[in-house]
Amino acid sequence: MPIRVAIFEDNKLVRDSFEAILNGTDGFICTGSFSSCNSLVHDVKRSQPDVILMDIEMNGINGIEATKTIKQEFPSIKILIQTVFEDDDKVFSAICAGASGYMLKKTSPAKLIEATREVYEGGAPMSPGIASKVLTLFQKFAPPEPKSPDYESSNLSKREKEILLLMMEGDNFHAIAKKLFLSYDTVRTHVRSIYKKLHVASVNQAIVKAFKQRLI
Amino acid sequence: MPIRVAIFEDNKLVRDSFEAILNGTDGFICTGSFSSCNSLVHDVKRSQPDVILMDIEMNGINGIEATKTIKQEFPSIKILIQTVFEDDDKVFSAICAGASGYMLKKTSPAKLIEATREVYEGGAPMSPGIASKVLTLFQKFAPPEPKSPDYESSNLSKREKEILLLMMEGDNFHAIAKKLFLSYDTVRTHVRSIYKKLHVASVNQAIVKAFKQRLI
DNA sequence: TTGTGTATACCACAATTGAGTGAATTATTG
DNA sequence: CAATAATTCACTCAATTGTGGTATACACAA
Repeated sequence: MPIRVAIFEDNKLVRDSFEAILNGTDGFICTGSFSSCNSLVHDVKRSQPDVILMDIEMNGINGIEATKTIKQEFPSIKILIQTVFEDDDKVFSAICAGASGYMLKKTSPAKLIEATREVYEGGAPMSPGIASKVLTLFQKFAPPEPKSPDYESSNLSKREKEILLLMMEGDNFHAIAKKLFLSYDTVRTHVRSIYKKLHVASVNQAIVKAFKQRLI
Repeated sequence: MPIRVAIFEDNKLVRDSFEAILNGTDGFICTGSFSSCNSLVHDVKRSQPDVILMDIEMNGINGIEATKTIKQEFPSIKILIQTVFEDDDKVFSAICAGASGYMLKKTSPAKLIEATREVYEGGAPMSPGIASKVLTLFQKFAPPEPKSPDYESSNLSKREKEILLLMMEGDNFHAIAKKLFLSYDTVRTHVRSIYKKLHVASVNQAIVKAFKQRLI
Protein backbone atom coordinates (compact mmCIF):
# COMPACT_ATOMS: atom_id res chain seq x y z
CA MET A 1 0.00 0.00 0.00
CA PRO A 2 1.64 3.23 -1.14
CA ILE A 3 2.04 6.28 1.07
CA ARG A 4 -0.68 8.78 0.21
CA VAL A 5 0.67 12.30 -0.12
CA ALA A 6 -1.15 15.61 -0.64
CA ILE A 7 0.59 18.81 -1.74
CA PHE A 8 -0.25 22.38 -0.80
CA GLU A 9 1.94 24.68 -2.82
CA ASP A 10 1.56 28.09 -4.49
CA ASN A 11 3.88 27.61 -7.39
CA LYS A 12 2.44 25.53 -10.19
CA LEU A 13 5.84 24.44 -11.46
CA VAL A 14 6.99 23.21 -8.09
CA ARG A 15 3.62 21.63 -7.42
CA ASP A 16 3.52 19.70 -10.67
CA SER A 17 7.11 18.69 -10.25
CA PHE A 18 6.47 17.26 -6.78
CA GLU A 19 3.42 15.45 -8.03
CA ALA A 20 5.35 13.92 -10.90
CA ILE A 21 8.19 12.83 -8.63
CA LEU A 22 5.85 11.26 -6.11
CA ASN A 23 3.81 9.40 -8.68
CA GLY A 24 6.99 8.29 -10.36
CA THR A 25 8.41 6.83 -7.17
CA ASP A 26 7.55 3.37 -6.00
CA GLY A 27 5.64 3.33 -2.73
CA PHE A 28 4.18 6.82 -3.11
CA ILE A 29 1.04 8.21 -4.61
CA CYS A 30 -0.04 11.82 -4.84
CA THR A 31 -3.72 11.95 -3.97
CA GLY A 32 -4.13 15.67 -4.34
CA SER A 33 -2.24 18.86 -5.11
CA PHE A 34 -3.65 22.27 -4.30
CA SER A 35 -2.53 25.83 -4.90
CA SER A 36 -4.15 27.33 -1.84
CA CYS A 37 -5.72 26.45 1.50
CA ASN A 38 -9.03 28.07 0.71
CA SER A 39 -10.94 24.81 0.87
CA LEU A 40 -8.42 23.15 3.13
CA VAL A 41 -10.62 20.84 5.18
CA HIS A 42 -12.61 19.81 2.16
CA ASP A 43 -9.48 19.11 0.12
CA VAL A 44 -7.89 17.07 2.88
CA LYS A 45 -11.07 15.08 3.42
CA ARG A 46 -11.21 14.24 -0.27
CA SER A 47 -7.59 13.27 -0.75
CA GLN A 48 -7.21 11.35 2.50
CA PRO A 49 -3.42 11.71 2.70
CA ASP A 50 -1.05 10.04 5.13
CA VAL A 51 1.42 12.88 4.72
CA ILE A 52 0.97 16.47 3.57
CA LEU A 53 3.72 18.51 1.95
CA MET A 54 2.93 22.03 3.08
CA ASP A 55 4.48 25.15 1.66
CA ILE A 56 4.83 27.75 4.37
CA GLU A 57 4.68 30.85 2.18
CA MET A 58 1.25 30.94 0.55
CA ASN A 59 -1.32 33.58 -0.20
CA GLY A 60 -4.47 33.57 1.85
CA ILE A 61 -4.22 31.01 4.62
CA ASN A 62 -0.51 30.35 5.17
CA GLY A 63 1.08 26.99 5.79
CA ILE A 64 1.30 27.43 9.54
CA GLU A 65 -2.35 28.27 10.00
CA ALA A 66 -3.19 25.40 7.70
CA THR A 67 -1.03 23.07 9.77
CA LYS A 68 -2.85 24.06 12.94
CA THR A 69 -6.21 23.47 11.34
CA ILE A 70 -5.25 20.11 9.90
CA LYS A 71 -3.75 18.92 13.20
CA GLN A 72 -6.96 19.92 14.95
CA GLU A 73 -9.26 18.22 12.49
CA PHE A 74 -7.08 15.28 11.43
CA PRO A 75 -4.50 14.71 14.17
CA SER A 76 -3.15 11.56 12.60
CA ILE A 77 -2.06 13.18 9.35
CA LYS A 78 1.65 14.03 9.33
CA ILE A 79 2.74 17.36 7.94
CA LEU A 80 6.09 18.05 6.34
CA ILE A 81 6.79 21.77 6.12
CA GLN A 82 8.57 23.17 3.07
CA THR A 83 10.11 26.58 3.08
CA VAL A 84 12.77 28.75 1.53
CA PHE A 85 13.47 30.59 4.77
CA GLU A 86 14.81 29.26 8.01
CA ASP A 87 14.24 32.05 10.49
CA ASP A 88 13.61 31.18 14.12
CA ASP A 89 10.08 32.52 14.11
CA LYS A 90 8.84 30.35 11.28
CA VAL A 91 10.54 27.23 12.63
CA PHE A 92 9.11 27.88 16.05
CA SER A 93 5.56 28.49 14.86
CA ALA A 94 5.60 25.54 12.53
CA ILE A 95 6.62 23.12 15.24
CA CYS A 96 4.12 24.53 17.70
CA ALA A 97 1.48 24.18 15.02
CA GLY A 98 2.24 20.48 14.96
CA ALA A 99 4.53 19.93 11.99
CA SER A 100 6.37 16.61 11.90
CA GLY A 101 9.25 17.78 9.75
CA TYR A 102 10.77 20.90 8.31
CA MET A 103 12.73 20.84 5.05
CA LEU A 104 14.28 23.67 3.11
CA LYS A 105 13.15 23.99 -0.49
CA LYS A 106 16.67 23.65 -1.73
CA THR A 107 16.51 20.01 -0.61
CA SER A 108 17.01 17.53 -3.42
CA PRO A 109 14.02 15.50 -4.63
CA ALA A 110 15.65 12.29 -3.42
CA LYS A 111 16.02 13.64 0.10
CA LEU A 112 12.51 15.01 0.01
CA ILE A 113 11.12 11.60 -0.86
CA GLU A 114 13.23 10.11 1.90
CA ALA A 115 11.97 12.74 4.34
CA THR A 116 8.39 12.04 3.35
CA ARG A 117 8.87 8.37 4.10
CA GLU A 118 10.56 9.20 7.38
CA VAL A 119 7.65 11.40 8.42
CA TYR A 120 5.23 8.65 7.51
CA GLU A 121 7.19 6.24 9.70
CA GLY A 122 7.00 8.54 12.71
CA GLY A 123 10.32 10.29 12.34
CA ALA A 124 10.99 14.00 12.20
CA PRO A 125 13.29 14.89 9.34
CA MET A 126 14.74 18.37 9.46
CA SER A 127 17.32 20.10 7.32
CA PRO A 128 20.55 20.27 9.35
CA GLY A 129 20.42 23.96 10.12
CA ILE A 130 16.81 23.66 11.17
CA ALA A 131 17.47 20.82 13.59
CA SER A 132 20.16 22.90 15.19
CA LYS A 133 17.79 25.84 15.57
CA VAL A 134 15.21 23.59 17.15
CA LEU A 135 17.70 22.43 19.78
CA THR A 136 18.68 26.00 20.54
CA LEU A 137 15.07 27.11 20.81
CA PHE A 138 14.42 24.08 22.95
CA GLN A 139 17.12 25.01 25.41
CA LYS A 140 15.79 28.53 25.46
CA PHE A 141 12.20 27.64 26.23
CA ALA A 142 12.26 24.33 27.97
CA PRO A 143 14.06 24.41 31.25
CA PRO A 144 12.89 27.26 33.40
CA GLU A 145 12.86 24.54 36.08
CA PRO A 146 9.63 25.94 37.49
CA LYS A 147 9.24 23.97 40.69
CA SER A 148 6.80 26.30 42.40
CA PRO A 149 6.93 26.28 46.18
CA ASP A 150 3.70 24.31 46.22
CA TYR A 151 5.41 21.61 44.26
CA GLU A 152 7.78 20.97 47.11
CA SER A 153 5.31 21.56 49.89
CA SER A 154 2.72 19.29 48.39
CA ASN A 155 4.60 16.38 49.95
CA LEU A 156 4.10 14.28 46.89
CA SER A 157 6.73 11.59 46.72
CA LYS A 158 8.83 11.14 43.61
CA ARG A 159 6.72 8.24 42.40
CA GLU A 160 3.54 10.14 43.09
CA LYS A 161 4.79 13.12 41.10
CA GLU A 162 5.67 10.85 38.21
CA ILE A 163 2.22 9.36 38.22
CA LEU A 164 0.46 12.70 38.54
CA LEU A 165 2.48 13.94 35.59
CA LEU A 166 1.37 11.02 33.46
CA MET A 167 -2.22 11.57 34.54
CA MET A 168 -1.78 15.11 33.26
CA GLU A 169 -0.72 13.74 29.92
CA GLY A 170 -4.06 12.04 29.64
CA ASP A 171 -2.85 8.53 30.38
CA ASN A 172 -5.15 6.11 32.15
CA PHE A 173 -3.99 3.81 34.93
CA HIS A 174 -3.19 0.92 32.64
CA ALA A 175 -1.03 3.13 30.44
CA ILE A 176 0.76 4.54 33.45
CA ALA A 177 1.43 1.09 34.85
CA LYS A 178 2.91 0.04 31.54
CA LYS A 179 5.11 3.11 31.22
CA LEU A 180 6.47 2.85 34.74
CA PHE A 181 6.71 -0.94 34.75
CA LEU A 182 4.35 -1.21 37.71
CA SER A 183 1.30 -3.32 38.30
CA TYR A 184 -2.07 -1.78 37.70
CA ASP A 185 -2.92 -2.06 41.39
CA THR A 186 0.24 -0.33 42.46
CA VAL A 187 -0.63 2.64 40.32
CA ARG A 188 -4.07 2.74 41.90
CA THR A 189 -2.55 2.69 45.35
CA HIS A 190 -0.29 5.61 44.48
CA VAL A 191 -3.20 7.50 42.98
CA ARG A 192 -5.07 7.12 46.23
CA SER A 193 -2.21 8.64 48.20
CA ILE A 194 -2.10 11.49 45.72
CA TYR A 195 -5.80 12.12 46.26
CA LYS A 196 -5.31 12.09 50.01
CA LYS A 197 -2.46 14.57 49.86
CA LEU A 198 -4.19 16.92 47.46
CA HIS A 199 -7.56 16.52 49.19
CA VAL A 200 -9.39 15.50 46.05
CA ALA A 201 -11.41 12.48 45.00
CA SER A 202 -11.00 11.96 41.26
CA VAL A 203 -8.55 12.13 38.38
CA ASN A 204 -10.53 15.05 37.22
CA GLN A 205 -9.98 17.13 40.36
CA ALA A 206 -6.38 16.07 40.81
CA ILE A 207 -5.48 17.31 37.35
CA VAL A 208 -7.33 20.57 37.82
CA LYS A 209 -5.59 21.15 41.13
CA ALA A 210 -2.22 20.34 39.67
CA PHE A 211 -2.72 22.74 36.79
CA LYS A 212 -4.17 25.57 38.84
CA GLN A 213 -1.54 25.41 41.52
CA ARG A 214 1.20 25.02 38.93
CA LEU A 215 2.07 21.96 40.92
CA ILE A 216 3.87 20.45 37.98
CA MET B 1 42.76 19.87 8.83
CA PRO B 2 40.96 16.80 10.15
CA ILE B 3 38.10 16.97 12.65
CA ARG B 4 39.45 16.18 16.11
CA VAL B 5 37.22 13.76 17.99
CA ALA B 6 37.36 12.54 21.59
CA ILE B 7 35.46 9.51 22.87
CA PHE B 8 33.96 8.91 26.31
CA GLU B 9 32.66 5.37 26.47
CA ASP B 10 32.45 2.63 29.10
CA ASN B 11 32.77 -0.36 26.87
CA LYS B 12 36.32 -1.03 25.71
CA LEU B 13 35.20 -2.87 22.59
CA VAL B 14 32.94 -0.07 21.43
CA ARG B 15 35.54 2.52 22.36
CA ASP B 16 38.33 0.88 20.43
CA SER B 17 36.07 0.24 17.49
CA PHE B 18 35.05 3.91 17.31
CA GLU B 19 38.65 4.96 17.55
CA ALA B 20 39.66 2.64 14.73
CA ILE B 21 36.84 3.81 12.51
CA LEU B 22 37.62 7.47 13.10
CA ASN B 23 41.32 7.10 12.49
CA GLY B 24 40.58 5.05 9.41
CA THR B 25 38.33 7.69 7.91
CA ASP B 26 39.70 10.57 5.93
CA GLY B 27 39.11 13.93 7.56
CA PHE B 28 38.85 12.56 11.10
CA ILE B 29 41.33 11.96 13.88
CA CYS B 30 40.68 10.51 17.32
CA THR B 31 42.64 12.58 19.80
CA GLY B 32 41.57 10.73 22.91
CA SER B 33 39.38 7.91 24.14
CA PHE B 34 38.39 7.50 27.78
CA SER B 35 36.47 4.93 29.78
CA SER B 36 35.10 7.31 32.39
CA CYS B 37 34.60 10.96 33.19
CA ASN B 38 36.67 10.87 36.34
CA SER B 39 39.30 13.25 35.00
CA LEU B 40 36.94 14.84 32.52
CA VAL B 41 38.24 18.39 32.38
CA HIS B 42 41.82 17.24 32.32
CA ASP B 43 41.16 14.73 29.54
CA VAL B 44 39.31 17.24 27.40
CA LYS B 45 42.03 19.84 27.86
CA ARG B 46 44.65 17.36 26.73
CA SER B 47 42.85 16.03 23.69
CA GLN B 48 41.48 19.37 22.47
CA PRO B 49 38.62 17.87 20.46
CA ASP B 50 36.26 19.66 18.09
CA VAL B 51 33.60 17.03 18.72
CA ILE B 52 33.07 14.65 21.62
CA LEU B 53 31.26 11.33 21.29
CA MET B 54 29.65 10.91 24.69
CA ASP B 55 28.08 7.72 25.98
CA ILE B 56 25.12 8.53 28.19
CA GLU B 57 25.19 5.42 30.35
CA MET B 58 28.46 5.41 32.28
CA ASN B 59 29.51 4.60 35.80
CA GLY B 60 30.47 7.48 38.03
CA ILE B 61 29.78 10.78 36.29
CA ASN B 62 27.20 10.06 33.59
CA GLY B 63 27.15 11.48 30.09
CA ILE B 64 24.62 14.15 30.86
CA GLU B 65 26.51 15.55 33.81
CA ALA B 66 29.68 15.43 31.76
CA THR B 67 27.96 17.30 28.92
CA LYS B 68 26.94 20.06 31.31
CA THR B 69 30.46 20.39 32.65
CA ILE B 70 32.08 20.43 29.22
CA LYS B 71 29.63 23.00 27.89
CA GLN B 72 30.40 25.13 30.93
CA GLU B 73 34.17 24.84 30.60
CA PHE B 74 34.53 24.57 26.82
CA PRO B 75 31.39 26.03 25.20
CA SER B 76 32.70 25.70 21.67
CA ILE B 77 33.16 21.95 21.77
CA LYS B 78 30.25 20.08 20.18
CA ILE B 79 28.90 17.01 21.89
CA LEU B 80 27.24 14.09 20.16
CA ILE B 81 25.33 11.93 22.60
CA GLN B 82 25.31 8.15 22.16
CA THR B 83 22.79 5.97 23.88
CA VAL B 84 20.94 2.70 23.73
CA PHE B 85 17.79 4.18 25.25
CA GLU B 86 15.52 6.81 23.86
CA ASP B 87 13.25 7.73 26.74
CA ASP B 88 11.91 11.25 26.99
CA ASP B 89 13.77 12.02 30.17
CA LYS B 90 17.21 11.28 28.80
CA VAL B 91 16.58 13.10 25.54
CA PHE B 92 15.25 16.07 27.42
CA SER B 93 18.13 16.24 29.89
CA ALA B 94 20.75 15.75 27.22
CA ILE B 95 19.47 18.60 25.11
CA CYS B 96 19.11 20.90 28.08
CA ALA B 97 22.66 20.00 29.05
CA GLY B 98 23.78 21.34 25.70
CA ALA B 99 24.18 18.32 23.42
CA SER B 100 24.36 19.04 19.69
CA GLY B 101 23.17 15.67 18.55
CA TYR B 102 21.65 12.48 19.83
CA MET B 103 22.27 9.16 18.11
CA LEU B 104 21.16 5.69 19.08
CA LYS B 105 23.93 3.14 19.49
CA LYS B 106 22.38 0.90 16.88
CA THR B 107 23.34 3.54 14.31
CA SER B 108 25.70 2.27 11.63
CA PRO B 109 29.35 3.42 11.67
CA ALA B 110 28.86 5.22 8.38
CA LYS B 111 25.96 7.22 9.72
CA LEU B 112 27.84 7.92 12.91
CA ILE B 113 30.74 9.38 10.97
CA GLU B 114 28.30 11.42 8.94
CA ALA B 115 26.62 12.64 12.14
CA THR B 116 29.96 13.63 13.61
CA ARG B 117 30.74 15.72 10.56
CA GLU B 118 27.28 17.26 10.67
CA VAL B 119 27.74 18.22 14.31
CA TYR B 120 31.11 19.75 13.49
CA GLU B 121 29.47 21.81 10.74
CA GLY B 122 26.85 23.19 13.10
CA GLY B 123 24.06 20.72 12.39
CA ALA B 124 22.10 18.66 14.86
CA PRO B 125 21.87 15.05 13.76
CA MET B 126 19.35 12.95 15.60
CA SER B 127 18.11 9.41 15.09
CA PRO B 128 14.62 9.62 13.56
CA GLY B 129 12.71 8.59 16.68
CA ILE B 130 14.70 11.04 18.76
CA ALA B 131 14.01 13.98 16.48
CA SER B 132 10.35 13.17 16.73
CA LYS B 133 10.52 13.10 20.52
CA VAL B 134 12.25 16.45 20.54
CA LEU B 135 9.48 18.02 18.50
CA THR B 136 6.88 16.56 20.83
CA LEU B 137 8.72 17.77 23.90
CA PHE B 138 9.12 21.14 22.23
CA GLN B 139 5.40 21.48 21.67
CA LYS B 140 4.86 20.49 25.26
CA PHE B 141 7.13 23.13 26.73
CA ALA B 142 6.69 25.97 24.28
CA PRO B 143 4.98 28.95 25.82
CA PRO B 144 1.30 28.84 24.93
CA GLU B 145 0.17 31.77 22.84
CA PRO B 146 -1.82 34.18 24.98
CA LYS B 147 -4.74 34.38 22.58
CA SER B 148 -5.04 30.90 21.25
CA PRO B 149 -7.01 30.86 18.02
CA ASP B 150 -8.12 27.42 19.04
CA TYR B 151 -10.60 29.03 21.35
CA GLU B 152 -12.66 30.31 18.45
CA SER B 153 -11.89 27.52 16.04
CA SER B 154 -12.59 24.75 18.48
CA ASN B 155 -16.19 24.83 17.32
CA LEU B 156 -17.42 23.97 20.78
CA SER B 157 -21.01 25.07 21.14
CA LYS B 158 -22.10 27.25 24.04
CA ARG B 159 -23.51 24.29 25.91
CA GLU B 160 -20.39 22.26 25.30
CA LYS B 161 -18.18 25.06 26.62
CA GLU B 162 -20.33 25.29 29.75
CA ILE B 163 -19.98 21.61 30.36
CA LEU B 164 -16.25 21.55 29.68
CA LEU B 165 -15.87 24.42 32.13
CA LEU B 166 -17.65 22.49 34.84
CA MET B 167 -15.55 19.43 34.07
CA MET B 168 -12.55 21.68 34.62
CA GLU B 169 -13.93 22.60 38.02
CA GLY B 170 -13.74 18.95 38.94
CA ASP B 171 -17.46 18.24 38.75
CA ASN B 172 -18.62 14.79 37.71
CA PHE B 173 -21.44 14.21 35.26
CA HIS B 174 -24.13 14.00 37.93
CA ALA B 175 -23.05 17.31 39.44
CA ILE B 176 -22.96 18.95 36.03
CA ALA B 177 -26.44 17.69 35.20
CA LYS B 178 -27.77 19.10 38.44
CA LYS B 179 -26.11 22.49 37.97
CA LEU B 180 -27.35 22.90 34.41
CA PHE B 181 -30.79 21.36 35.01
CA LEU B 182 -30.14 18.66 32.46
CA SER B 183 -30.55 14.93 32.58
CA TYR B 184 -27.50 12.83 33.32
CA ASP B 185 -27.67 11.27 29.85
CA THR B 186 -27.86 14.61 28.12
CA VAL B 187 -24.66 15.64 29.80
CA ARG B 188 -23.04 12.44 28.61
CA THR B 189 -24.19 13.09 25.06
CA HIS B 190 -22.65 16.55 25.14
CA VAL B 191 -19.46 15.16 26.58
CA ARG B 192 -19.27 12.78 23.68
CA SER B 193 -19.46 15.62 21.15
CA ILE B 194 -16.79 17.48 23.10
CA TYR B 195 -14.51 14.47 22.87
CA LYS B 196 -15.14 14.23 19.16
CA LYS B 197 -14.32 17.88 18.55
CA LEU B 198 -11.21 17.87 20.69
CA HIS B 199 -10.09 14.47 19.43
CA VAL B 200 -9.80 12.97 22.89
CA ALA B 201 -11.32 9.98 24.65
CA SER B 202 -11.57 10.80 28.34
CA VAL B 203 -12.34 13.54 30.84
CA ASN B 204 -8.73 13.33 31.66
CA GLN B 205 -7.52 14.24 28.19
CA ALA B 206 -10.25 16.79 27.54
CA ILE B 207 -9.25 18.78 30.61
CA VAL B 208 -5.56 18.64 29.75
CA LYS B 209 -6.28 19.80 26.23
CA ALA B 210 -8.49 22.58 27.46
CA PHE B 211 -5.84 23.81 29.86
CA LYS B 212 -2.96 23.56 27.43
CA GLN B 213 -4.77 25.24 24.58
CA ARG B 214 -6.24 27.85 26.89
CA LEU B 215 -9.52 26.75 25.38
CA ILE B 216 -11.48 28.17 28.26
C1' DT C 1 -36.59 20.24 0.64
C1' DT C 2 -32.85 18.09 2.39
C1' DG C 3 -28.87 18.29 5.01
C1' DT C 4 -26.23 19.73 9.04
C1' DG C 5 -25.55 21.11 13.60
C1' DT C 6 -27.39 21.82 18.22
C1' DA C 7 -29.93 20.37 22.23
C1' DT C 8 -32.38 17.20 24.51
C1' DA C 9 -33.14 12.31 26.36
C1' DC C 10 -33.06 7.18 26.98
C1' DC C 11 -31.16 2.29 26.96
C1' DA C 12 -27.51 -1.12 27.41
C1' DC C 13 -23.00 -2.97 27.94
C1' DA C 14 -18.03 -2.68 28.73
C1' DA C 15 -14.21 -0.45 30.73
C1' DT C 16 -12.26 2.43 34.09
C1' DT C 17 -12.05 4.40 38.37
C1' DG C 18 -12.92 4.99 43.63
C1' DA C 19 -12.90 3.00 48.06
C1' DG C 20 -12.10 -0.65 51.52
C1' DT C 21 -8.78 -3.86 53.35
C1' DG C 22 -4.61 -6.32 53.79
C1' DA C 23 0.27 -7.08 53.42
C1' DA C 24 5.42 -7.29 52.26
C1' DT C 25 9.83 -4.79 51.50
C1' DT C 26 12.76 -1.00 51.61
C1' DA C 27 14.45 3.69 52.99
C1' DT C 28 14.59 7.28 56.29
C1' DT C 29 14.66 9.46 60.40
C1' DG C 30 14.08 10.55 65.27
C1' DC D 1 16.40 0.45 67.34
C1' DA D 2 11.71 1.69 66.51
C1' DA D 3 8.58 4.47 64.17
C1' DT D 4 7.31 6.32 59.84
C1' DA D 5 6.99 6.94 55.13
C1' DA D 6 7.44 5.11 50.59
C1' DT D 7 6.88 1.51 47.32
C1' DT D 8 5.11 -2.49 45.80
C1' DC D 9 1.18 -5.86 44.92
C1' DA D 10 -3.59 -8.18 45.42
C1' DC D 11 -8.58 -8.77 45.94
C1' DT D 12 -13.35 -7.08 46.22
C1' DC D 13 -17.46 -4.17 45.19
C1' DA D 14 -19.78 -0.05 43.85
C1' DA D 15 -19.78 4.05 41.22
C1' DT D 16 -18.50 6.51 37.29
C1' DT D 17 -17.27 6.91 32.78
C1' DG D 18 -16.84 5.40 27.65
C1' DT D 19 -19.28 3.88 23.68
C1' DG D 20 -22.78 1.92 20.77
C1' DG D 21 -27.32 2.74 19.51
C1' DT D 22 -31.94 5.42 18.87
C1' DA D 23 -35.08 9.34 19.07
C1' DT D 24 -37.46 14.01 18.91
C1' DA D 25 -37.25 18.84 18.04
C1' DC D 26 -35.52 23.32 16.39
C1' DA D 27 -32.85 26.42 13.45
C1' DC D 28 -30.24 27.59 9.63
C1' DA D 29 -28.14 26.93 5.10
C1' DA D 30 -27.47 24.75 0.66
